[in-house]
Amino acid sequence: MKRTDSILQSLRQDGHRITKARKALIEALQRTHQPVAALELHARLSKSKVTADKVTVYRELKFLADIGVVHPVHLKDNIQRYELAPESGHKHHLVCTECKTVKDVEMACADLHNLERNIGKKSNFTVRGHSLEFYGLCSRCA
Amino acid sequence: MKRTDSILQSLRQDGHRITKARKALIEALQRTHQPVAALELHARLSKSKVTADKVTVYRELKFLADIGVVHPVHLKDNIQRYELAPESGHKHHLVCTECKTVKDVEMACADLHNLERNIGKKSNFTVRGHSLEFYGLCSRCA
DNA sequence: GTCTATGCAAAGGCTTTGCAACCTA
DNA sequence: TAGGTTGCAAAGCCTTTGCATAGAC
Repeated sequence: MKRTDSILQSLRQDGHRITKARKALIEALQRTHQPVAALELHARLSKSKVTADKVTVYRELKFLADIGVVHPVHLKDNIQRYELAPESGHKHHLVCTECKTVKDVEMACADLHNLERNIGKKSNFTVRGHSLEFYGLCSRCA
Repeated sequence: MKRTDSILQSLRQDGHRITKARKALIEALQRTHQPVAALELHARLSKSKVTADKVTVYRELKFLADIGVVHPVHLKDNIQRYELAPESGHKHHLVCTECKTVKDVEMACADLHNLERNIGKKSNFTVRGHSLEFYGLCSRCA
């Protein structure tokens, strides 16, 4: 079953409704392989046949984040972005400071988990998660 | 020589003026051992004898960031914070999701530099820097 | 006196809230 | 039909800009 369909099905099971806007948003998120901001997503939908209000996009993204379908992504420009949650764990990103594109990093968190444990012990802090992004130049901008 | 003084001196050498607001801001930043948002800093100054306009705080922080005296810090709430730049390198943070306090991590970037190199090679991306924060519970909130 | 830095007002950009109308189940 | 969703308008927040004035050197 395709990712979109399984998401829609689980939404339905939880008593949520499958509206045109919701479906279009999830599909758009799936087509995108980068974290997207609400306004970006709204602009993309505007060019397609199924449109949705700006506010709907904000609300839907927040809703999808609440139920874990998308993950919030925070980059240096302080604009809230979201990306479809991966099957397990979470992603890290390579952000090109030149063209602003974002690439996923092929990297397990395993290395970081060790780090987390050590830090937790040393600092007497219960680490629950982390946020890691790399900034630099993509191959085209280098 | 104290940190504040050496900053002020280097500002003076570069032709910048030492105003009451500027001095108070730098001193407040030094007293703070956490990243601070402009409005937070403004509020703190408001309670002291030397006050400064909100806009002045915003402008001054941006200015200090441009010349490298402070470093911008990005947390999950998408509010711009700044902290006094350490003597060398940059800091990582432990953010308590409960009480929102931020603690510095005692950690060299060395481990990450290896990671950066590997990632750069694998992804054909020139890594210039990174952003890493840990989220969890501080000792008081755990 | 010169020119940077400041304060105030206003605007800008992203995001949230309120509420009536709509549409899915 | 009932209640989750949507759209529109308006407000909220953080942040930036413009411009005249104040103040450091």
